[in-house]
Amino acid sequence: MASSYREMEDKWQKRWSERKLDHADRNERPKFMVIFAYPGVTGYLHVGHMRGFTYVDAIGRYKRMTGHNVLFPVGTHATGNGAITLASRISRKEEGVIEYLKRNGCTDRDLKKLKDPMSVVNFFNDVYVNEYWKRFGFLADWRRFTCTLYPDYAKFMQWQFMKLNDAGLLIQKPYFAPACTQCGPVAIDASETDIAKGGNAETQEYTLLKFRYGDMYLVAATLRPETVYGQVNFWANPDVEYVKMRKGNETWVVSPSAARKLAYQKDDCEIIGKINGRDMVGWMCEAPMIHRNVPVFPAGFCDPNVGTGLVTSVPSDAPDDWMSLQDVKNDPRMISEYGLTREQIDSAVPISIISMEGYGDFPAKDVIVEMGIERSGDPRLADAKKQVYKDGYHTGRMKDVCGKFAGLRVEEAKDRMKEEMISSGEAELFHDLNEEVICRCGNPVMIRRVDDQWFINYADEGLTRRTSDHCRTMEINPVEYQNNVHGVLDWFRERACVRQGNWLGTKFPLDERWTIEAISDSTLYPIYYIISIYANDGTIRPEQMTGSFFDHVVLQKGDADDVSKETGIPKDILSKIQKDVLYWYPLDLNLGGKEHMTVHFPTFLFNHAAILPDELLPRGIMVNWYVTGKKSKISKSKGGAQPIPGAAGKFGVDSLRLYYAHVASLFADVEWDEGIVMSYRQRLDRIIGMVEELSSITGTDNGDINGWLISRSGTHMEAVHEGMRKLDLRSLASETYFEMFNDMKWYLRRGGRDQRTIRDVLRMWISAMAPITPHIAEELWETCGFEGLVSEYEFPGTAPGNMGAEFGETLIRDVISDISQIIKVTRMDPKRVIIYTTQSWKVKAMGIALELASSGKLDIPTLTKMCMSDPAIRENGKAASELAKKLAVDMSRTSNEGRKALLQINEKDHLSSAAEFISSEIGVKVEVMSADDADYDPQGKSKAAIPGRPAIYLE
RNA sequence: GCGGGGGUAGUCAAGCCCGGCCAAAGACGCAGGACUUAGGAUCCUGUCCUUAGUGGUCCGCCGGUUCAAAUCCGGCCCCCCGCACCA
Repeated sequence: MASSYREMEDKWQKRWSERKLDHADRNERPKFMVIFAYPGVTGYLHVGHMRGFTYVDAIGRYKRMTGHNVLFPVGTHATGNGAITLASRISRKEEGVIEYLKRNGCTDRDLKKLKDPMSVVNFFNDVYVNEYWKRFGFLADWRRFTCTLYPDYAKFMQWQFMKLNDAGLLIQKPYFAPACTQCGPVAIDASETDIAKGGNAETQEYTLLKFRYGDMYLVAATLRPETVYGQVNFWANPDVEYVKMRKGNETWVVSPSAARKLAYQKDDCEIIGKINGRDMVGWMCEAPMIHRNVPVFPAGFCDPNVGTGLVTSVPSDAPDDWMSLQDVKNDPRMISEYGLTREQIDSAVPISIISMEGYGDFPAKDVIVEMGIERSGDPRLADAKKQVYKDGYHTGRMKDVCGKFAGLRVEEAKDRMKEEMISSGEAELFHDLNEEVICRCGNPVMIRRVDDQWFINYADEGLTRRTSDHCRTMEINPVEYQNNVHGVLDWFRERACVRQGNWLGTKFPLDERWTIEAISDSTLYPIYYIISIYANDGTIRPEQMTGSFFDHVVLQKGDADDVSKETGIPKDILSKIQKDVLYWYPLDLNLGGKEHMTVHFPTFLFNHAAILPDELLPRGIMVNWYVTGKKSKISKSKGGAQPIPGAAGKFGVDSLRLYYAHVASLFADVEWDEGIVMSYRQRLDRIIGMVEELSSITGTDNGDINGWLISRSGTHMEAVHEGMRKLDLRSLASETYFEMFNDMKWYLRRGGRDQRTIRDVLRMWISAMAPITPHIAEELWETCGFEGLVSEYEFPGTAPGNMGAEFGETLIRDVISDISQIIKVTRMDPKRVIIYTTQSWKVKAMGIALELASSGKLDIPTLTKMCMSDPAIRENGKAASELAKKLAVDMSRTSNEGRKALLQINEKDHLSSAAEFISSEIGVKVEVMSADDADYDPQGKSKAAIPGRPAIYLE
């Protein structure tokens, strides 16, 4: 026995490697190809990430032991700017980053190497492979390792995009993307990889409403274009200096920041002058759609950084407008200071335009009253606005004043009115972020129009149908996802697939100014693992991997001579790769975290369906949930999580593997808890001790308990295989590390000592451990002196269980449990215990009942009649008819497997032979008598015995 | 907003698709005992209430279907997660 887990891990990993168990080469056995969605190289991973990875290795090992040739390749995803960001933060010596790297085991020498993005990627590739995956004993085919930044991978990627283009799935159209003014497009997400601030910002679509004033337009931005029929005035902030902007041949008035933003989204914009908000107050301008002149009033709530800094006023449905309009009407300074006229002020009367459930004519007023808001500037107005907006959107209907839009639901009217105003030239669209976003470089991020953005057209109907249809033939776990993946596929629209800016990745083959983005280059890649091995060992070079090369080896197209001539790759190599592809593909299982359900998995499916023939489409998907930290997520960016090598050293790799496999269903999050991991380690320690004890037993005996153990083990193995049909490792773990362990304990406790039985069972038991805890399984396999490696062992077929043998033990356990129950309840300290087994006529009666039950004719009258026709039963009179009644009722309701089993044994003999054991368990001498001829029965207890439930008497 | 997941005994967590041996696996925790030990021990027993081994009540809440519901149907309440150039 190795003296430590670490020693054991090294020993067996070396042995597997020597035996080349990790190599997967084409042969005549059925194949099984499995991957996990490769992780992004953005730094160290933590113990949570190993959950899904471990599952894949364990499944692969199980498949290997059940007759499959398993291909389990790994790789990493480095596309994007994670590595760029990390490298620059390291070179700036950012304290947090350095501290995080060091905590995870990065040495000063390593740090020196991490100067540029590519060295960061290579460094972490090495960490992932050696410190995580190899350390965990994975039997992955390391020769096939690939990374999305490798030049050969890029060739494959470019080929894939040419295929998408051939299929007509690449389209170009304008796109509004968040972009740094300096660095170009950036990603806005909560982890803030691209940006320094504003990870939760969302892009909002404003409708710009153009109010004519002379030869200018005052331009207001609104999120509620459907409210234009309620416009009664216009708001400008008197303390803001606005700009005049030439926009084509029009002149617009907007805030300076809006002008800057618009320049990124509109053609031909130029600032030509300035104008004070105060100067605009009192103007009469023509509102779009309703073509009425409305006055410009002053309002402090107009923020020059939101929208255009100018706002249309719909007091009926906008709480801010309602409040501010009250202010205007009640403030005498409006006339004296701003020079408004009485008529102007009086002309602004709220118009009721939308009917909403639970609101009166003026929803804005209702919500203000309800919330008790009394002054403009109250911060609660923002909530009020949200409330009205939300309720209006869902329950609102346009009233009759809304012309031809009357009667429409708000949801519908919104789009219709927007469209109408855009086509008549009274409105335009404008995209803006709802909070400030700052790029890592310190410059602001704004929404920029990109005219010629490339998209993959996942909205394509034919593709969606083909993909969705194929999904119905797949094994997708959990079933909830199997059911709703179709919805996800339908919902998928065009997806921007390339980007510009600071970005590592493959050049877009149709236009090298673009780089393929990070989701789009990770869809068809599993098939590339079949080819990468030839690129990695130098058999083929990237420049040889042309379009016709991939067409030939993946799609079996083209003439081998021509392709060989074009690429310089020998024909036999081409043919070998072709055969590999047809042998290993389709992919049998792709496992990835739950975040992939709405992004990676759909595109993975779409791209396969778009490019490959039916017979090469994937067969299985499995989704894993997370290991989380206490209270909050353990996040690799924020640190604080247990580094993987540290945990492996502390608990042992197999303890962690068992923890992942068993702690909860794969389809639920679990909280990382070291105490729980430790308890798995203790269990493994106990199992090791148990196997050592069992393997040292050399005797022979033929007691009933041997048959019991064989039967139980067979039953457990059956459950293991049944569970694994659904790739449910948890049931394998539960049967193996808990149920079988408990049976072993019971066997020893019952005095089982038969070496042959033990060795047969150990062989099953240890082999069942091999998928999840392979190191310990090998060690125990060796301890027992079994031949070869357990990892190469073929799982035994299952033997049918022996119900009689199993029931015999259940009977003994029940009797012991009943006796202790009685002792506990009565608080007796018995001197003598008598067990009365059932009278034989009752056994007969039950036999009759069982026969009737199996032919479906069991009912009270029939059973009673049948019983009474047997003299041995009938002589018991009333007791017999009562038993018949009880049996008929009980047995027609439940399955009778157990009852059948109990008739296979003779209870008296069986319990007599176990009497000594029962006595030792109870600590009192136990006698077994049959109720037929009991010679001592002072309380007449024996009559209560029925088959399967002996009567008990204590004194 | 769109879409999805979930609420089970002190805790975690199976079961639910396929209704009935379900008072409901297992683990952890707790209690008692054995052993006698420096180990994050192990082994037994118990852990809803009641009780000569029985019976009662129970699986978020309310109704329904059924001979029978943790499981099926309808409604309600509460938690959680994903949503695209982030992987």
